[in-house]
Amino acid sequence: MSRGPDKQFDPHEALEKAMQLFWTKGYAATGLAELQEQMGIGRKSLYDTFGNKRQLFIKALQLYSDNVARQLFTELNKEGSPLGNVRRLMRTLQEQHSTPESIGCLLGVSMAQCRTNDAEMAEVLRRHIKGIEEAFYKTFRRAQDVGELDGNTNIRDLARLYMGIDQGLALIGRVQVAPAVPRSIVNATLAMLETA
Amino acid sequence: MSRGPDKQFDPHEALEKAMQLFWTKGYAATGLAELQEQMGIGRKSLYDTFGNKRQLFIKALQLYSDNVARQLFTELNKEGSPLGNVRRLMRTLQEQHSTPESIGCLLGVSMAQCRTNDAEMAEVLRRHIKGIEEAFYKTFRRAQDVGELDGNTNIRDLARLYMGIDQGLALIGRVQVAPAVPRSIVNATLAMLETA
DNA sequence: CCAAACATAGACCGATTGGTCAAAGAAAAG
DNA sequence: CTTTTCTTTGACCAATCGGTCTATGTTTGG
Repeated sequence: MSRGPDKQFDPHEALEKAMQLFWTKGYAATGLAELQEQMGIGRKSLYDTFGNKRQLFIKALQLYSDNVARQLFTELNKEGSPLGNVRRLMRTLQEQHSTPESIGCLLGVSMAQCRTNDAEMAEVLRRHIKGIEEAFYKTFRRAQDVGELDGNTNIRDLARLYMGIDQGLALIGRVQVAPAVPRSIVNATLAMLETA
Repeated sequence: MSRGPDKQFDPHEALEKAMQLFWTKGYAATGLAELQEQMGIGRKSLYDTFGNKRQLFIKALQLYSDNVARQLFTELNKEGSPLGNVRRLMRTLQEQHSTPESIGCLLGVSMAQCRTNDAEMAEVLRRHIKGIEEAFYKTFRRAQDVGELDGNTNIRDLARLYMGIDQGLALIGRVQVAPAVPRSIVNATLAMLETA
C-alpha cells in the first residue's frame, strides 16, 4: 500500500500535548513555535498531519470534549443509586477544581475565540454542553424510575442546572480560589438534591 | 497648574470602548491597531494614558467588574422581599444571556490569560467573584432576618452556589445556545429556592 | 539497486505584533 | 510674542506571527 517511512511520532500523543498547551494558554496566546516544541514535531509534519493552527485547535477541543464526556458517562453509569453517582461525581469535580493545578475548562477558555464568528468551533462547544446535559438527564431519569427522585421534578431543568453548575465550577477553578468555594457550591448543590 | 492643551478625548469613554473590544475578542486576539481605531486615539496617547496593553486590559477588567457589581447591588438592594429581588435578578440575568447579542462574561474570557501566572489579573477576578458572593450572602441574610428563608439554611454555601450559577450562565451565554437552556437553569435555581 | 512515495528538519516568507521615538501642533504662563 | 509644557500624529523598530517550501533523508515496491 503506502510507500515510504512511517511517522516518527504518535499523532494522538502529539494532539494530547497540543490540547494541554491550548488548555493552559488559550488559542490566540499559543504560538506555533511553542506548539511544535511541546509536541516534539517539525512544522511541516504539524501542517501535514493537522492542517493548520485552527484545525489543530478544533481537533484538540474535540479530544478534550471526548475526555470529559467519557469521565462523566462512566461516573454516572456505575451500578447502584443514580443519585449516589451524581453525588460522587460532583464531589470529584469539586476536588478537581480545587487543586492548585486546576486549569479549569478548555471549553471556557475557548468560548472567547468561538464567539468571534467561528461556526465550527461553536458547534463543538454546543455539542459538548448538550452532551453533559444529556448525561445528567438520563441519570435523573433513572433516579425517577427507581423512586429516588420525585416524579414531579422537572428533570430537564435540573439537568441543565447541573450542567451550568459544572461549567461554573470549571470556570472558577481557573482562578486560584479557596477550596472552600467549590466545596460550598457542591454542598449547596447536593443539599438541594435532598429536598427535590 | 498644568500647562499645555487638554486631552482631546475622554479617557473613560476610550476605556469603555477598549473594554467592549476585549470583551468581544479576548485579550490576546485584540491588537493595538484595532484598539486605537475603536478607542479613536493615537498610539502614543494610548500608552501615555494607560501604560501598555496589559495595564489597559486590567483597567478594562476592573471597569467591567465595577459595572457588573453595580447592577448586582442595585438589583439586590431594592426595597421589598429579598428573595423577590433574587428572583428578579436571576430572570434578568437569564434574559441577558439569552439574546443573540450576549457575549457572556468578560471575566470568563479573561480567565484564560490570568492563569498564566499573572497575579494582578487573577486578583481582580478573585475580588470580582468574592464581591458577587458577598452580595448574594447579604441578601440571603436579610431573607433569613425577615423569615423568608429557614434559619438553618447554610447561606454561605447558597451564596457561593448562586455566584457559581451566575458564572455558568455567563459562560454558556457565549455560545449561542437555545434560550430554553438559560431559562431551564434559572427555573431549577429558583425552584430550589422555594423548598430551601 | 533504483525509483517512487513518504517524512523530516529548518530556512524562509510577508504580515502583523506590542512598543518606542522624533517631529509637529496647541494651549497656557510669563 | 515667546517659552514651556502638554498632546497628537505617524513613522519606525525588532520580534514574532501563521504558513510555505525546498532540500535531505528514509523506507518500501519493483
